[in-house]
Amino acid sequence: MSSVRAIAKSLDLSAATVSRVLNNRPDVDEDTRRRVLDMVNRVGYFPKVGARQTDVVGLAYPDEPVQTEYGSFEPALQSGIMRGLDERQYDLKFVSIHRDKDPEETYTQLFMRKGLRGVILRCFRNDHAMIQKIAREQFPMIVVAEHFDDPSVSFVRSDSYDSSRRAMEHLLLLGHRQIALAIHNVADSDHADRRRAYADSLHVAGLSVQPGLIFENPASFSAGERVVDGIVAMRERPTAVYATNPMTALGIMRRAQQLGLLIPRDLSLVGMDDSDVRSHVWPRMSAVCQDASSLGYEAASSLMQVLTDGRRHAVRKLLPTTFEVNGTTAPPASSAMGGATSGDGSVEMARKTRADAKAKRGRKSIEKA
Amino acid sequence: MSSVRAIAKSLDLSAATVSRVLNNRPDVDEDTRRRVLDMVNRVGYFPKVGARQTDVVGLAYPDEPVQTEYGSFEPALQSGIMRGLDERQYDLKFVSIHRDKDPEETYTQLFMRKGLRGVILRCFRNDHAMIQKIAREQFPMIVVAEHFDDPSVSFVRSDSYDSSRRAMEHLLLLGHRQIALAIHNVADSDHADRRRAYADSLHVAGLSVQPGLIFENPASFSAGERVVDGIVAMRERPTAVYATNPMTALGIMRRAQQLGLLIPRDLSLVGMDDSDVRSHVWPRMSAVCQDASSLGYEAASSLMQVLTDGRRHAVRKLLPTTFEVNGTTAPPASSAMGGATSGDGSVEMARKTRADAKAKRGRKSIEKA
DNA sequence: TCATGTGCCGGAACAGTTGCAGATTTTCCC
DNA sequence: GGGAAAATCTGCAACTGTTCCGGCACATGA
Repeated sequence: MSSVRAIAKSLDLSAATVSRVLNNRPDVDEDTRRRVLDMVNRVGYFPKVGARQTDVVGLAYPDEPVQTEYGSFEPALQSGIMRGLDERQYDLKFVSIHRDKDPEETYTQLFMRKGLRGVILRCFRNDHAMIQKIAREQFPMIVVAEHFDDPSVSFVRSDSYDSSRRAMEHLLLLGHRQIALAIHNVADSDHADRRRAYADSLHVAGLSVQPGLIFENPASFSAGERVVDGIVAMRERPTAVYATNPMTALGIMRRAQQLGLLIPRDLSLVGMDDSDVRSHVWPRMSAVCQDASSLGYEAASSLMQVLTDGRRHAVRKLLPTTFEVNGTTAPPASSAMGGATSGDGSVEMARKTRADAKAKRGRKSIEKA
Repeated sequence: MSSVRAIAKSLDLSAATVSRVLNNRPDVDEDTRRRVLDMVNRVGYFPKVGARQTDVVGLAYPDEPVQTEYGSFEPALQSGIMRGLDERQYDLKFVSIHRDKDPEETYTQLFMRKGLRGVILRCFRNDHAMIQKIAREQFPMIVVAEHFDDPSVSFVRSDSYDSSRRAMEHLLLLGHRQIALAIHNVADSDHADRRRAYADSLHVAGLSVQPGLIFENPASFSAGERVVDGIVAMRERPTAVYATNPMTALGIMRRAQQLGLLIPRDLSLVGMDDSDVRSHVWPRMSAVCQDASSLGYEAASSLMQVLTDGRRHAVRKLLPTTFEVNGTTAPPASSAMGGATSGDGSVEMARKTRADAKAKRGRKSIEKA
């Protein structure tokens, strides 16, 4: 439909100049460059090779492409994206924005140069300014695992508020009153949700948020270790902790074990899980679970809907999370001796059966792989 | 240099026909198809878009692209590949051979269609026939983490024989005489190495391989659980086990903990690690460690050497692994009471200092991320 | 024998890119 | 200020690969 030569003609230029703009070559006037880019966005141009259009989407990371520290989130996400791309036979290409982008060029130019029709953005810390700029350039995109208030930004993410509420209610019902929160120290939206759920739950239960019980750290394994150290050093120890990311939760379990702090007898733990890690520790971890694979799948298929059906309005999709009760939560040590013995029994039963069911399912899926 | 039209001319054909062959279009004679493909391989043709050559390499998986069950190996590998590709600004594209390949077309055709200059092959089970076919087609390629006897196949892999020997010697030195082996049940070369090291070490120590002590299972978490179940059910239990892959090792640790079997007191364990998982469990796991990130880096840079310098002969590179003594290995329970108390003490010391050093390094690298 | 169909291929027109040359403007020096 | 040199900017033409359409040759059937 719209070719380089067509755009050139409509602007009274040569195809060569338009091509130069698209590839961010030097030696083109700033004014004509802007005019060309405007037109490119207006007509929704995308490059074709020969006469065949190229069906490639990018998975873009702001900095380093793959962070191993994020545990199994990235592989699961990628797997889901590939599943989503399958249906229409799109290809996937890695892009590191930080490395490949020329400071002088726009994001549209960068993505065009890479031959991309659209891009799935993995947005980490505070890349919001960049993301919004990309959205404003109208390049087909979708952000995965992050929330934006800006209505022009498309995103798919998990809604962990509800599950976090249920996790907290579970702890409260078991009798915990001193509940710590181990949370990421940079404010992405997922963690904001979880913090809000923590505060709301306490509020509804008539309790107040104690700043001393909130541990803000990077989302890392060692952060979990530090949380345990902090708890142990306290005069009035909390009896439970909600760790809002998987690595921190694992760090907590390991350090507790190292120090002889028994989970769940001495400390109850609700963690977070992106895949199957919760059943790879003992006791099996009670956790808020998000499905990173589905996240990738939804992002990919939403993006392709934009590309093929040409829908213009932003996509904002929330995927549910689940709260799974397993072996790291129990009544606090003091109240275990107290009144609610029958209640404990029933909780114990419910937990056990659910855990067993999970175990079976988990094993089956593993052996299939 | 060599274009579609040039090839066409040398064969007395039209550019259209050559293009049809490269894209596996129907309506082209079987004989001319073969002639074109021969010529394409001979002159080392690769597609350019416009007049500019495309700098893209593929990361090809035979079946499903990313297996989350493989733990942190895949992300680490990808990260290394991206590092290797950085230097010459190549791009990386995902390819699932099983999904995208037309049964009628050659592998060269497939990769050409995807616009790839070369391909890094992640070869899982018994894909050797496919790999050899690709190598025979002369398409620039390199296999990662797998060995081939065929001298025409390039590969980069870790050599785990030496470290496995050292691991076994460590166990033998501690006094273990009944050592079990938990190994992958399909014969890839890595696991063949480890099995050979196991047998050789026993032989040198004057012991014989007992078939009852070898557990062959898929490389999965649940396999590790089954190994522990098997050991517990035995009349004469082994006092140590060498698990040749990370997930199985983790499964062993978890199941042991679940059953109240104390590691290393009741059972010593040497595991395997692709990244940092060994320090995410307690006790920290003694393990044979391979560096998946370096593996990816070496594969990528070797491939680019082939692409740019045009070297023809196959690359066969072995990366060393290390054996790290940590907290899951100790003298067997019986001999601990016996004579070698001083020896135990020194081993205990050595282990402790090395573990601490590792802990510091580990923490630092985590906080940098 | 003639009509129709099928397999196979080439020409032309399309896609995007780049080298070279020309045109215009700016800079600089006397 | 005038003129020369340099820098900037743009277009033409020639190059990539791909697809559509038409034509040739051969086979098949009535």
